[in-house]
Amino acid sequence: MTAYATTRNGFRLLPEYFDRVQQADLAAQVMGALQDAPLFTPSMPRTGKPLSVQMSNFGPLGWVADRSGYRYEARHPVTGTPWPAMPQALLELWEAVSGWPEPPQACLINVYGPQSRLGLHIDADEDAREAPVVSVSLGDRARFRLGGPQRSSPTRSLFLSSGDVVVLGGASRRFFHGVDRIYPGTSTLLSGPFSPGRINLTMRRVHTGGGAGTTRS
DNA sequence: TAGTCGCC
DNA sequence: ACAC
Repeated sequence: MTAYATTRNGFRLLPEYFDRVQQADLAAQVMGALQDAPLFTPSMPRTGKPLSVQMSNFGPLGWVADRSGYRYEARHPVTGTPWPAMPQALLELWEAVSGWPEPPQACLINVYGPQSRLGLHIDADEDAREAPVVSVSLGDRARFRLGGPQRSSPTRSLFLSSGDVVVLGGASRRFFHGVDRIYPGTSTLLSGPFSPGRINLTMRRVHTGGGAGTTRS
């Protein structure tokens, strides 16, 4: 069996979890979903400053950000329609690596251009804070930064490549993290408007209980 | 503070 | 480190 590196904080990097064919299939499913749930530009609460990353979602709930704040919504902020279904391959990934008995309720699609960044933050908009966060990298390499429970905690950086899977479990679930930069032209997976660029798929459990996750409280 | 800028 |  393959031994993947696990920190004592519950952070796991699974390099090249998906092979090239699986990556291409995932990318194709993202392209298809974006036809129904087009990318939107999230913005900061209060200031309304746009983020440099564009987003959409799979699943019963989707993460959105605007002047009103960060939250999960069952419908696309622009089209008003429900998010596309979560791809089976992602549900299987969650089942294989999350160790969580219930399925993910949200999968955020983050699309990075060559200039996109994501500042240090903690995923804090979920009730289910004990459930791990599982993410997949597609396309160009990125420098990922992982800190600690406080903004002032020391950080370390690591490279994420296409097909890599990251699990933020245990204590690391509540650690600051972000994306410092994208390295354009370091992958040939994506094409068209997403090349150069990177797509990250991030699955989360939003509410505790609820089994299939389709019930709204 | 899911931001930007600028310096070493 | 800033200013929001």
